[in-house]
Order: sequence, then C-alpha cells, then structure tokens
Amino acid sequence: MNVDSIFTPPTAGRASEDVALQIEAAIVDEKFNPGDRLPSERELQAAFGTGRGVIREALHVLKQKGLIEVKKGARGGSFVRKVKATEVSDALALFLKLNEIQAEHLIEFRESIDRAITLLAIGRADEDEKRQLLEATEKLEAALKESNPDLVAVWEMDRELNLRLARMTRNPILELIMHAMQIGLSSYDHALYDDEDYRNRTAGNWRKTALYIARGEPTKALAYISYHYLMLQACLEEKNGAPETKSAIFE
Amino acid sequence: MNVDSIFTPPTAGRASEDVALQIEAAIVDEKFNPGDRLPSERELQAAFGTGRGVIREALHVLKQKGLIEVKKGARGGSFVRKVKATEVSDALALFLKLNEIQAEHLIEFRESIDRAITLLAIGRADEDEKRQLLEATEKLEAALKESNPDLVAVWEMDRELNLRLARMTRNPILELIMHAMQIGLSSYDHALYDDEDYRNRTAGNWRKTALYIARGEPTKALAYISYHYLMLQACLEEKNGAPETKSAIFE
DNA sequence: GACCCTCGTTTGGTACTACCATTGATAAGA
DNA sequence: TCTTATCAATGGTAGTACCAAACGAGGGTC
Repeated sequence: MNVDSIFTPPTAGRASEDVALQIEAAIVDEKFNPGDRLPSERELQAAFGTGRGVIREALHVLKQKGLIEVKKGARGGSFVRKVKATEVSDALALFLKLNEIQAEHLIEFRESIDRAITLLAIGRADEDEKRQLLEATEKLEAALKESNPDLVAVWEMDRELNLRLARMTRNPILELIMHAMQIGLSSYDHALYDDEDYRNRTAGNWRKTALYIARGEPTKALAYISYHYLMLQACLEEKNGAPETKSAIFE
Repeated sequence: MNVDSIFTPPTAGRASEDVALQIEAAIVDEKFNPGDRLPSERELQAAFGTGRGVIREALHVLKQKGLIEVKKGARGGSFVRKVKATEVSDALALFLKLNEIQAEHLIEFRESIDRAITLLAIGRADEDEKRQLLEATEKLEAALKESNPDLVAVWEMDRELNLRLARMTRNPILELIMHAMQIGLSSYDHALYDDEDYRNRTAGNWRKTALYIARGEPTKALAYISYHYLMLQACLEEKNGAPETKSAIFE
C-alpha cells in the first residue's frame, strides 16, 4: 500500500496531534480495517516527514483510544483493532471517579437502564435464553446457600447475569452501558456482598425477576427490579454514618 | 513539592504506560488537584529516571484522556484539569462509529433515557425550571413557524432543550449520557431536520411534553415522548430505501 | 524427513543530545 | 511611567544510537 498517498505532512500546531488525527481518520474511513497492519514507525516517519518521536506520541494516543494494538519484534507493528466497550467504560469510570458522582445517582441511573433492559428482553429474547437466565439465577442462589460461599465467584456470576440479560435485548448500546456501569459500581457492589442478608435477598430477587421475565410478565419483573434497588438504596443509607462510605465506593 | 517521594522508576514492561499510570494515580488520589501544575517534563524525567520521550508519551496519553492540558513557554507545563463529559462522549462516539451501531438501537436507547429523565424531572425540578422549559419549547415552535427558519439555530435550540431537561433530574449521569447521545445522533438529527413535516411535529411534541411536565402529569408526558420516537422511527424506515442511510447517520 | 538450535533481520522501546518556538518575566532604556 | 529588548524556562521536533523482543531462514542433528 502506498502510504504517501494517504498521509500528508502535519501542518497544524502540534504535529503529533495532526498525525494522530490523520491516522484515526484513515481508520474510520476504513482505509485500514481491523487486523490490518499500519506501516512501521520508521515508514510512517518517512511518510509524514517528521521525527519518529512524533509518530510514537501519536500512536500512543491511538493505542490508548483502543484503535490499535502494538506488537514488537519482526512482523510486529501497529495493528488496527476493533474498539471495545472497555474504552468507553474506562472513560466513564474515570469521569465518575474524578467528579465524585454520588452512589445514589449511579443507582438511580442503573435502575432506569435495568427497567429498559428488562422490558426489551421480555419482548425479544427467545425461550431458550429466558430459560438459561432463570437457570443461572438458580445457580446463583444455590451457590449462596452453601456453608462457605466463594463470594468473588458469586459476585462474578451476578455480573455475568446482568450482561446476559443485557444481551437479550439485542441492543449493543444497552450491553455497553451495562458493562460501563458494572465498572463504575464494581467496588461498591463488591463491598455490599459482604453483607449476608443483602446478598441472599439479591439472589432471591434475581430469581424472581428472571422467573417473570421467562413468563413474560413485565409488570412483576419490574416490580422486583425496583424492589432490589430500593433495598440497595436502604443498605447504602444504613452505612452512611461510616466515614469511609464515599471512598468505599471507588476503591 | 517533592516529586521524588511520589514517583518511582518504571518497572513494568512499557515504561511510558507505567509513568502514565503513576501520574494518573497521583491525580486520582488528589495529590494533584485541578489547576495544579505538574513538574516539567525535564523534572519528571529526572524523577522517574527515564528519557524525556517516555515522559512525553505518557503525558500525551493523559492529555488525550482529558486529565491534563499542556501549555508551552515560560510558566508553561502540564496542568491538571477536570475531566469533562466530552471525553466520555468522544469515546462513545468513536465506539458507535466503528462498530456501525444501527440507528434503531440508538433511538431505542435514547427513548429509554428520555423516559427516565422525564419521570425524574417531573419529580425534582422546581416550578421555575418547568416554566422555563415550556417557554423554551414555545420559542422553538415559534422559530420554526417563520417563513425562512434558521435550521442550524433551531436544531441547536432542540439540543439545548434536551440538556435543560436532563439537568432538571439533578442527576449528572443522565446529563452526561444525554450529552453523549447528542454527539452520537447529531449528524442524524441534523439530516432529519431538513424534513419540514418532521421538524414541525417534533416541535409540537416538545411543547406538549413540556406542558405535561409542567403540569406534573407523567403519563401524558411519556406518551408524547413515545410518540416522538415512533415518528422518528417511521421517518427512518421511510428513508431506508436510500443507499446513503447508513453513512448519513455518521457524517 | 522431522525436529531443534542459532543467527540475523525487523520492529518497537529507550536514552540522549541538540536545537527551535513560544511565552512570560525582568531589566534596560526612552 | 511606559515601552522595548533581553533572557530564561518549557514544551515541540529532529536525529542518532543502541537495546530487546520476536519471527524466519538456514543449517545441523537425530
């Protein structure tokens, strides 16, 4: 491929930004597709007519954005990659951390999303998926009934349940948002799981929700979801006196 | 400030990543606050015991994340900055572009958000805000009734209306998501505004929605919102025959 | 013929140097 | 006092040299 026909020497103030923008534009315009290998740093250096440092700074930004992955060694280089939901989630998580978003707001938002997801999932998922969801909630409940439950594993199951339900909506944006929320709430959820009462009621709630999703009864499913978040809110307020409330949420 | 006590020489595989992580951690831990100036590149170079290139690559990533802004010249340097919602929106927009998300999914998601926002806004906004929202919708409708409406300005008013409503929820996450959605849908909305029938009905819908929000009648407000998205969906399907449907959505 | 080792090439990763461009402060001069 | 020139700090760029990892080709060994 003739890279010289794609890239032109940077002219804007910051060369590395211009380079990054040009390469990003080339990827967005599908001049490079996922899996493709960009020219090596030295080739790009020649194509753009800049120093190698400029190229490296630009590539680092693209890597951080999740647009490329970099391998070294022979046959290495920068490879175009599909942007994953993780990048969005990370950006969101960083925003949430630094802007000290209150847990109440996160919960409130997540409840809205959960309700939307539930309605769509009831309408779109097939019987198999609904059955599998129900079975997964039963497994979750069973795992918690053991004498010494592996909390980390159970928490992971809960996480997986949410993603599974989101997938049933057939809407990738809801999947993405759910994924992002889990990162934002993860340390918080994890902390609450220490409370035996909370986790048992959560699991029971999950099963009931899945049950009414499987039966196609949206009103009842939504009722259990709302109840879950009411309970979560209550647990939160209960712990509010402790000084480490805020820091407990974000690691 | 003694930077040597904060930063340690990178040890992980990629030095620049390690440096970026350490600086990011320092910012997240509030060792540096918004407005503060980080040490100069040459000072950081000394503190981390690396080459200046490594520092620059790390700073570029932080800049891209929106954590710092960089000024050159005397008294220049890297200054810590509040992470804006824009960074999240941009990441989301990039994800949407490269994953070719269908417009139907975006609309569906946005309707869920709009319904949630409306319910919360009715419950939390004060009378002044509700009245101002209603007045703004009336202005929008009036602007469209002119013989030769300035479509760009009107579209901007529509955008502003959405943000205003989101603000009325008192939940910054909903504001953020609304902001991000607008970026993702912007070119699409803009294209639809060319349709006179669509924009007139949209404006009318907005006024009705605002009216019932002001009156505190959630059911009717939600009905108008759903109707709006039904109409949007219909417009979309109508144009579906045209080959440029997909590209029209994303620039 | 199949397997393994070695060595060389490619490519990213790091260090260092030198110099430029911008910017703000400070000193000199009108 | 105001203006102007100078200087120093700092990011921006170029270039070089070398290191480290990874892969391939070739040759050797079993």
